Amino acid sequence: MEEQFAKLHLQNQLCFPLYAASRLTTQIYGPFLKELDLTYPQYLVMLVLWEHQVQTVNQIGNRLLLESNTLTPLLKRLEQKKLISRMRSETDERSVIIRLTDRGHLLQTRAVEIPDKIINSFKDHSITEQEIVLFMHTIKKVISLLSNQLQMN
Amino acid sequence: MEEQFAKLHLQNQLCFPLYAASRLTTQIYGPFLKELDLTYPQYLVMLVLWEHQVQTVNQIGNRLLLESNTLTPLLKRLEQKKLISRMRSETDERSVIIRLTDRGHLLQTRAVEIPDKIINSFKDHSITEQEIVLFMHTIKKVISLLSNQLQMN
DNA sequence: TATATTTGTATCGCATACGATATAATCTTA
DNA sequence: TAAGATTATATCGTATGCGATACAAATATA
Repeated sequence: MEEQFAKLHLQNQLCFPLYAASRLTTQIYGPFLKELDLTYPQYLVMLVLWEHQVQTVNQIGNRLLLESNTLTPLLKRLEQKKLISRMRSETDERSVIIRLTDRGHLLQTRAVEIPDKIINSFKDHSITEQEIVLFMHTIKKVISLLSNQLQMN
Repeated sequence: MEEQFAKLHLQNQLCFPLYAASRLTTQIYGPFLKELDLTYPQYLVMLVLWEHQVQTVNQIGNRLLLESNTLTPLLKRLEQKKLISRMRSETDERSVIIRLTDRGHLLQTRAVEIPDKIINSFKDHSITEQEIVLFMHTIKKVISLLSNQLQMN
């Protein structure tokens, strides 16, 4: 019973699980990030800055695979919240340098509890630690594969 | 060198790879879906309808894990493109029944080529078929785990 | 059976994503 | 070194996502 359109069935799609899992994960973060008054993408930018302190818009974009059309408005919102500062580079006036403010730095001490809370959400008898490690390994390969592919265009 | 904030490093986050992989995958679909004048979420709705023909908004939402606040505007756009029809149920006036139009049906014959094209994008020496199968298996468990968890609230 | 609760859609507001395009600064190169 | 190409951001328009809320229809229950 080889159906002509079987490849179009939702269950057989590789893409939909990624889409669904990504949205669900973001929703899991929801309540924790609300306490910090951050959206999920804003949290990702803060993660980059907590790790690297000073970054151009471009550098943040390279790490998160986002372009300025997404980042610029988002960064302006973080600036309004006084978590970061935006300043034109003096050596290259095209670049905008993003820095953490004191307030932005301070937020890290509150965010530090989040990862453990999230990991608890993922803990489950049906999924082993080993399985998650392997999963992470594969998804990182998928990311580099796809981003290389999109680069070429 | 156990760093105090190591768990906040992007590389150690479980969530970011899902977010990045999902967006990259959607981008891979871009050119193929553009030929059909569909966005990626619109394509997902069409997949559901090609498989099931008649569905309420709710049923579509259950399959895609989306609510009416996302689906209603999206479905109206598909209606404008004359791919679907929307009609209040006569047996339960709260429900809206979504049906494929002839045009919507016809589009399936053009969409059928997409999955193979996408699979080609994923083909790579660094990832085995076996690995993808395992990956799909795990991500489906993650989805059911997280959606159960979110259900409880 | 009248009232309370639940259910199914829809609306609103805000924050992404992202293609397309604009603009200024920097770099290349003839 | 002047013109053309490239680079780094920004702007604009459209389409999601999603929390909060509204509203009517259906169901449950006292």
